[in-house]
Amino acid sequence: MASGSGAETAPGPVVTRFAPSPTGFLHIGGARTALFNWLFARRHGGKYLLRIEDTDRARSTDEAIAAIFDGLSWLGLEGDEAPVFQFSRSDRHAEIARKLLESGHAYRCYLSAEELAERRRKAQEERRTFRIDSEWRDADPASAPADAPAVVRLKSPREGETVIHDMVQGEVRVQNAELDDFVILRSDGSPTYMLAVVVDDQDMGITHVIRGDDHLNNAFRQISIIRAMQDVEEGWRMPEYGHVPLIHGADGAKLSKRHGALGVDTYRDELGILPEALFNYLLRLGWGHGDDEIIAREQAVAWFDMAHVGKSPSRFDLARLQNLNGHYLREGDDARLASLVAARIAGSPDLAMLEAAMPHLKVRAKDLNDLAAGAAFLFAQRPLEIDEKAEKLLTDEARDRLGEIHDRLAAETDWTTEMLEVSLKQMAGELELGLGKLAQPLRAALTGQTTSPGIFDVLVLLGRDESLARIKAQAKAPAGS
RNA sequence: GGCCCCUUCGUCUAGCGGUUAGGACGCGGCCCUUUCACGGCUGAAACACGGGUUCGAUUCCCGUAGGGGUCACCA
Repeated sequence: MASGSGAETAPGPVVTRFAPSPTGFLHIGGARTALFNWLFARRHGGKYLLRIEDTDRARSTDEAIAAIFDGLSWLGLEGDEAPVFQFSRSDRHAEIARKLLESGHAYRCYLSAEELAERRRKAQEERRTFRIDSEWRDADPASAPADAPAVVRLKSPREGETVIHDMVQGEVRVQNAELDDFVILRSDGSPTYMLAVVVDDQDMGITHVIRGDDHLNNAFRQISIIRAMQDVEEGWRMPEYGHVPLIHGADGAKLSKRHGALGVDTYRDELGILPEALFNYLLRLGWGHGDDEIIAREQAVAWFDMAHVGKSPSRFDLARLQNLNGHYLREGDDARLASLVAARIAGSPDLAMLEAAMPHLKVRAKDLNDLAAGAAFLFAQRPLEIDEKAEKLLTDEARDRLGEIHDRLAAETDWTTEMLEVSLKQMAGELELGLGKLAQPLRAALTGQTTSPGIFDVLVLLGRDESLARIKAQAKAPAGS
């Protein structure tokens, strides 16, 4: 890792990063941020890196780290290099804080947390805007108390304004007077997020910072640190910023852990979503390319740009994700789908049978759960459980007819969809009945349900022996066979 | 509350001064069909409001309203 070397203005190759804090699972918003960073890097032939922001030891967990990597890898968004763990770099962060201190861009502040809270409370009481205004900013270091704990604060500029040309938000400007002297090093010597991000981005050579727009305000503080460092040593470069609007829940409220935010693992495990569907869905949430809706990975890499990222927050719409998932299911490889579905079926279902049924099953499913439910009849044991609607179809008359169907099919020598169709249609013709009169009770007897793949496909999938046995089980006067 | 950002059908969005305001999801209807789906056709559905600028504003500017974000020794 370079230590902030490189020319001041040389653009160089694109390097992006996704930097989650491991305090929970990888949620939908984080996944999209990762996706945009990945796409942007790919689009420009650059690198996409991962950094785990674990400087808050109390809130970071190994489980969360594992969940995040798991989610990313499922979506195919692994970093191009080994991930950087921010905590491991705290010495480097402290080193920068020290340089800032020595060069007069930062100062030790001995105000206690209690004192600050009191001032904050008072300001609130007097309905004044509270802004930290530490008397230690310009105090003589010699007057510092001997061994009182101190934090290090950045001396933020107090005049002028800072402007950023955000790739998404456009020109955003803030009066420097709005920024106060935030903490860069805690009293225990550990770095704060504000310092750590800047130092790590610099050392990792990040050229484009793409993140949620909840960080837009932070960008100004981070810029202050970069400018200060540019003043103390060569090589510090300003990254380009792109602040992407957040994703809200279906009701428009912010997505949070207690409000609709699910980990990507939930979409995979519980909702039966395919990664390519979530990829496509997330891509189109906040970004568009004309009228295109179905956009696969390679196409996304070729088309993605920050200019078309929308500026307003978007809502999460499960129905749309499921529709997209249905599309990718229909396009999906049968063997792959069969193994995915097998994991959702009790016992160890016959994979070959599942795969054979897949073309018929997947056109009527929107997720893997539907697929598993649709496949259930294949592996059901006799006596079959007949659901309520199917039961209604099995009238006395229908059961009589099942007996006739049984005998008819038992005589069939060529057990193929084509021949079975010819045979049953002929039978319907002879009885002067619509095919439906034969097919629906037959479906009920064969699957226990009123919906299933085409009846001839069901017959073939189940095979001659099993089919005849199921029909016989429901026929009223079982004919000899 | 201060500061910052946002505002096209219910939802995701196209639009980048002149369009019958397009597409997709969802919803309704029709067709296909042995069921359910898939597929095809079709219908209802939007420029938040008020001022400017302009020959002309969905589009540019300013307000208002509404929504969101952020104001820690969290990230």
